[in-house]
Amino acid sequence: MGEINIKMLAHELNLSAATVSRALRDSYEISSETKARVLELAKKLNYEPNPYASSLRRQKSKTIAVIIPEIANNFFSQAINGIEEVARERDYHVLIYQTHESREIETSFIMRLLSGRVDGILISLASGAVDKEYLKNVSEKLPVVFFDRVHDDIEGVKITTDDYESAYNAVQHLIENGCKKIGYLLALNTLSTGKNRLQGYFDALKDNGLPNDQKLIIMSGANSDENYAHIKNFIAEQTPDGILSSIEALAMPCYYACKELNLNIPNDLKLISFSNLEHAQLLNPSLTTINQPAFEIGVEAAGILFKVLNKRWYEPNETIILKSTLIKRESTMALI
Amino acid sequence: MGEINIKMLAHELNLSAATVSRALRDSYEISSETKARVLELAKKLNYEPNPYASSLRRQKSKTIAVIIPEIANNFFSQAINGIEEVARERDYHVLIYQTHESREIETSFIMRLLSGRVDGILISLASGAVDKEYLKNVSEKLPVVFFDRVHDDIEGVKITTDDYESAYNAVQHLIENGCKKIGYLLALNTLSTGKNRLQGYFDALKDNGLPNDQKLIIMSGANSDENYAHIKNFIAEQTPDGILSSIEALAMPCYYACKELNLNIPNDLKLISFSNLEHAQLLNPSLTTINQPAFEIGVEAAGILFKVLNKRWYEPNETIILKSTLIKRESTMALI
DNA sequence: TTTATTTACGTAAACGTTTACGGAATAATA
DNA sequence: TATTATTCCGTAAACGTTTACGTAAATAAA
Repeated sequence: MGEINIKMLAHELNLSAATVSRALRDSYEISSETKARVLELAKKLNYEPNPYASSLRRQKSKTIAVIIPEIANNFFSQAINGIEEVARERDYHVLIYQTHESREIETSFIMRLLSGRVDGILISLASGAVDKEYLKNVSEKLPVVFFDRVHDDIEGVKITTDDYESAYNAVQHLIENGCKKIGYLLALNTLSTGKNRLQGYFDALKDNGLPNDQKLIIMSGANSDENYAHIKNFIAEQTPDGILSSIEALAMPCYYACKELNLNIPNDLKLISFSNLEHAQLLNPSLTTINQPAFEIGVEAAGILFKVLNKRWYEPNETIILKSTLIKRESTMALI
Repeated sequence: MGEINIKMLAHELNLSAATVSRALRDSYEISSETKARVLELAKKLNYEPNPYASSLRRQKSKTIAVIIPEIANNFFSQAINGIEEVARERDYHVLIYQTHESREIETSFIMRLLSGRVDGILISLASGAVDKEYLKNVSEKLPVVFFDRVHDDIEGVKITTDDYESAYNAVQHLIENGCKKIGYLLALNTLSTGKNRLQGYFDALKDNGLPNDQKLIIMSGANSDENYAHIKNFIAEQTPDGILSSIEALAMPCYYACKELNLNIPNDLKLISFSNLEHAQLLNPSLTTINQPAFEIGVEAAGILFKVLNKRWYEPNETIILKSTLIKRESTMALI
């Protein structure tokens, strides 16, 4: 309850509320002396306009929503960093929602946001079956920009990274350093993001004349304990000499599993992962990563959302692709 | 612009808007048949009440703000995770603001939030000089809960960790493992959080009969390059045999500096840091950490804010202290 | 039966802005 | 001088809810 409002300012200045409102918005209809008087008093009294009254009347909220699977995640927290900075420049407010990879929660958030609470949505999809029709409806009612976790079948503006090329190059790198039996830790497989990464893996194998063995593909499980068990089991039984992990959360268990199994990275097993771990350099051994430009993705996604909001964007179905960086470190080093 | 509103529902059902509103809010004044009719149509049409109209009329927003220095930070992203979960249970919305350690930005955010945009604020203060009077004014207008980065001179509910004991025990641990010249990487020194950590360091030195040398205390600088230079310089010139870092961001440069200086952790220098790095275990060497219960701090802080909002909290000046955990790893191992 | 109470709903005002419309005073033009 | 345009401001309605107040009908109490 902001104590002081436009009516009080108006009364104090012997003006109408309309004039005060216009003065505050720097309308051409108001004389500069009046504007000055209004501004002065507003500042003196620390007047802040009631955002809800304003939003109700103007039918816009100066607020955007960010819907992501998890916030405690290097990639997403960096992306939000970028989003928040852009929003702040524009005097917009940022609402955060976590889906914890649940499609149900995701849908419920979106439903509630259709009430006009936000002017637009930035979303990185939860993995799991996507309801295309549903999301199509949403895009018709509210500007939506998808980032990183996208789905080709859903129309909309998308910001992604070069997932296919990144995975392809990663596998190529493993092969060049001597790997012949390369496992893939699979995640996001319902999304284009995950499919592209997997396809890059497949194609790199094929182009190098390596067989494509289903047993080398390990699905991400329900929780981290299960993941660890699967991965350890996989390494022990299949004895891969290289692993590409499609997400950071599946790469870490490899370290623990190898320690447990008395295997040396990179001598027995080379490891590379999509990861935005800031200090991958300091791991033992340091981890070769495919580093996504998370902050830039956030900046780009938010920037485009604002262009859409200002009707300065006319490509409702464009996908913008930023490049990830392969950072070679000890975990994929060739034997000397 | 939510297409469909209460008036439409009312018209469709031959009811007044008031009745529809009351039915949706499950008022006792409405018959169960009418409620059922209203609910059915609302569901069928995917009706979502306009939050701004509602907030304007009821003078509450169902929204809270979280103001933090940085979101791309292990501690803060985990804390927000906790906050968001609690907010979701209560059907509240969470606005995020980053101060980047700027007191100016922090103040400007708070100012704008006094407009009634949020029902309460969760804040972890930026380091730098605190304007006590200013924040006192804020607390009078809006419920505020401080977490982790707090200041004793500011009245309010606070959630912190046992910073003093944690630092004390960390130094004790270093001493027990043979350190005699322990450096301290200082940050947050304008806040109680930082002061308590520093005091714990001092007292542990004193209680063990070690001298308190100003040269062993390194101030956090303007940016990470500067920090790295200072720290490397410090290690090279002062040759400490142990370091306690008050924040994670200052511990990582130690790794790089030691590599550069050809020093071995822990043999030449033992390192321990306040840190919420998830995989400190995997560093080379693994890092002994003081792990703060970040998620729980978020949960606790949000929980108390909601108690305040529901007037179920009557201790406007209470400080709740959660315990951090000292996790001993290789970086502080004694010589064998 | 009469009066009091309860039930179930409608009317209208209010929340604090913004803005379409109008109009008086002044300045510009014919 | 008469007319038109411009400048500057006020009135009132609107945004979509919620709620104080009122009331007719149904029920209970006397």
